[in-house]
Amino acid sequence: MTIAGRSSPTLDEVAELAGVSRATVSRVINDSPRVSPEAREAVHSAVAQLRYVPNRMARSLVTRRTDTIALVLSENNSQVFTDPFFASMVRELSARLSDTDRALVLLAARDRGEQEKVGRWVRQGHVDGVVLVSLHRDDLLPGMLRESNVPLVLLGRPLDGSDVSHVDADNAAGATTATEYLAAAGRRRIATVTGPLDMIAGVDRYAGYRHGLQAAGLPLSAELVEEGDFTEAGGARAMRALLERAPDLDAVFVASDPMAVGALRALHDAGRTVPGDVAVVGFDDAVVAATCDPPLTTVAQPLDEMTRLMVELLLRQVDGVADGPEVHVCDTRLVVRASA
Amino acid sequence: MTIAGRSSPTLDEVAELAGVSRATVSRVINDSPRVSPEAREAVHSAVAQLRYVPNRMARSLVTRRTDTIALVLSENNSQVFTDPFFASMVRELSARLSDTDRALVLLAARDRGEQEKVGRWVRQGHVDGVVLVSLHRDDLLPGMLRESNVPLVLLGRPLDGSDVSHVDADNAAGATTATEYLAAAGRRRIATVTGPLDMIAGVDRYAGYRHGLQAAGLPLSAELVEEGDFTEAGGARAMRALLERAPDLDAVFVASDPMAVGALRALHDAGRTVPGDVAVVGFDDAVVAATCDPPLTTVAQPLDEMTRLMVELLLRQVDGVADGPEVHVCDTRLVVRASA
DNA sequence: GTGGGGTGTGAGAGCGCTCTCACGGGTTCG
DNA sequence: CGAACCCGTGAGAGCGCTCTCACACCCCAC
Repeated sequence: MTIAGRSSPTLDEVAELAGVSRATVSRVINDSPRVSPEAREAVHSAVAQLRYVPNRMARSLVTRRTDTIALVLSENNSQVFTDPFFASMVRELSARLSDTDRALVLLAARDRGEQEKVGRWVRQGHVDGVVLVSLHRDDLLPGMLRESNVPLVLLGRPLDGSDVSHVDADNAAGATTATEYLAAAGRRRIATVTGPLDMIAGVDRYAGYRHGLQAAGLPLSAELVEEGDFTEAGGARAMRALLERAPDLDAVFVASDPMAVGALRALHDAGRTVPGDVAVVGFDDAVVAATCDPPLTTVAQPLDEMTRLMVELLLRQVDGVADGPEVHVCDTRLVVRASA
Repeated sequence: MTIAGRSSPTLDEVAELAGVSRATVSRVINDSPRVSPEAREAVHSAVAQLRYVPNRMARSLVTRRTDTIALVLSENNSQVFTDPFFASMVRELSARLSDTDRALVLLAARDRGEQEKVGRWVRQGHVDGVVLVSLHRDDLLPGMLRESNVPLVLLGRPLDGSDVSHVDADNAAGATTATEYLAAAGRRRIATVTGPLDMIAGVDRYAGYRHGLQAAGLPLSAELVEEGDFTEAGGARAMRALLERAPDLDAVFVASDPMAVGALRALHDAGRTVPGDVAVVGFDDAVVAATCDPPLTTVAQPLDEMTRLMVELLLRQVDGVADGPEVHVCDTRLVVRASA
């Protein structure tokens, strides 16, 4: 695809210039030890002189590997990008894969059409494996990818309970801890802003909240529950709704930090002090949690560990040394700051 | 890369099952008109039966096309993701490319190491072309990609003034309009929160601000200028700094909407009314501009048009029908809401 | 001096696809 | 009734690489 210009040099041209065979050049390129120093040197200088770059298509055709991994974001609103949790994950993932000399590409699949397109693209063999993130209930991709036998690992357990490798935080336990913490501090009217209830993280954190209430001997009341969408604006909106419905609430467990920041703002605007009038606990331990006002008590997920595990599970499949799907559930940790 | 399982079927197997030659199957796959209906039908059913998916590597090896375009984000802080302007662009870009049956992949290059890695990956022939976004002064990628002859289009004009296809908003003119608008409203102490001054959008909008002051016969004073980083938190921080240094300011031009939202918050916290005490104008017309309090007067960029143009310029290069680098500078438009 | 074991190298067979080219068989025209 | 033409098809070359295999060569033990 070079515009106006000689096409790129090939292995043969390098071989000819270096005065060796194609095979030897290939050995040098692939760091095989069985090459004499002289030959190696000759090849290296020929490569430099011709500015030779191996053609990945040709290489992949025979090796059946592309050395690239896809991170697929299956999310209908473009808000995922905006979530700092996601941004951190991309960074980690890309760093971990770099260690093994693999590239990371992101694919966004916002609607069914794009999901199908992404599924097809993956099945055509563009990537060695897929990390799938942000799953809603009606997502096509887990099914498509699973049945196409592409190495696959999910972030978060699959909504349909199918048997596929995944890494998850113990969302329910984390939410329970948060709720119990609020109860132990003497709060009695503990509300929650949940995540989207068609996402597993939303469901699990909500379940953990209920469990926490129960453990503390507190009743579950519908007016203390409002569904959010994991965004700051959504958190503010949900908080306003809660305040209107239940002005006597004295604590709120918010299922993500961006939403919690929104909730803090809504509380502030409503003239409530935090944690005086209302204690707030978030989820994720995003960067913003430490810098907002007041600093947010929140449930931390071991994101780095989770990312490391995902890469591990995935590469084990890619390398063909995996025996069956593997699952890791990581512990969460309550980070106590000023908001509760 | 299928784990434990028969490898995928090939063209030959389809041909055999359909009772035709490889060439005919290829014709059917590629929608050539010169195939009899019977043959076409036979091939289609064989494809369905074998669940055949063409191997892209093999195809690309001969066609020299991959039908995928990369969007490269060259940005050292992971904040780009967080910017709604960016999220909108990804959506648009991916939609426009879908129209031509091309896939979009995102590559993040945060540091020099990753930039080199991305450059290499691109040069190996994984993609047909590159859209490059968010350029800082010390970026390696424009150079690397330009000299590797990969079809390339930049969002925003290149910092080093080199001759490469790009699409940009008229940032300077937009900033001038905003500043003049504030001056025309009788504001005399007009501050600015700039973008990062190693990014062209930051530089140009700052230049436009200065030009606007000059046109209005207002002096440029250093205490009214604070550099931001295009994030909400950065905007709030910069606004606080400005208020401290110049408590008498009566307007502020903020070089991006997320920063403007932060500035609004800082102003609110400082007890200033908007637009009563301080008029605020943002830049980008992000979604949040319409929903924040008060709704933000802002400079809109024609993002959809810009994206369309980028795709157009890029595909013209990919298809080899481009004659030299092409440049488009798009007009901005002041959207007046309540904040100024 | 012969056999065995490295070690560096090259020839050559593919990987799965596309695409040119030639060919048989029908139609149309002079 | 033969030449000219189109149309559907298949044979086969080749895209740029990897990798197996065989070979030439050297070194050392017996």
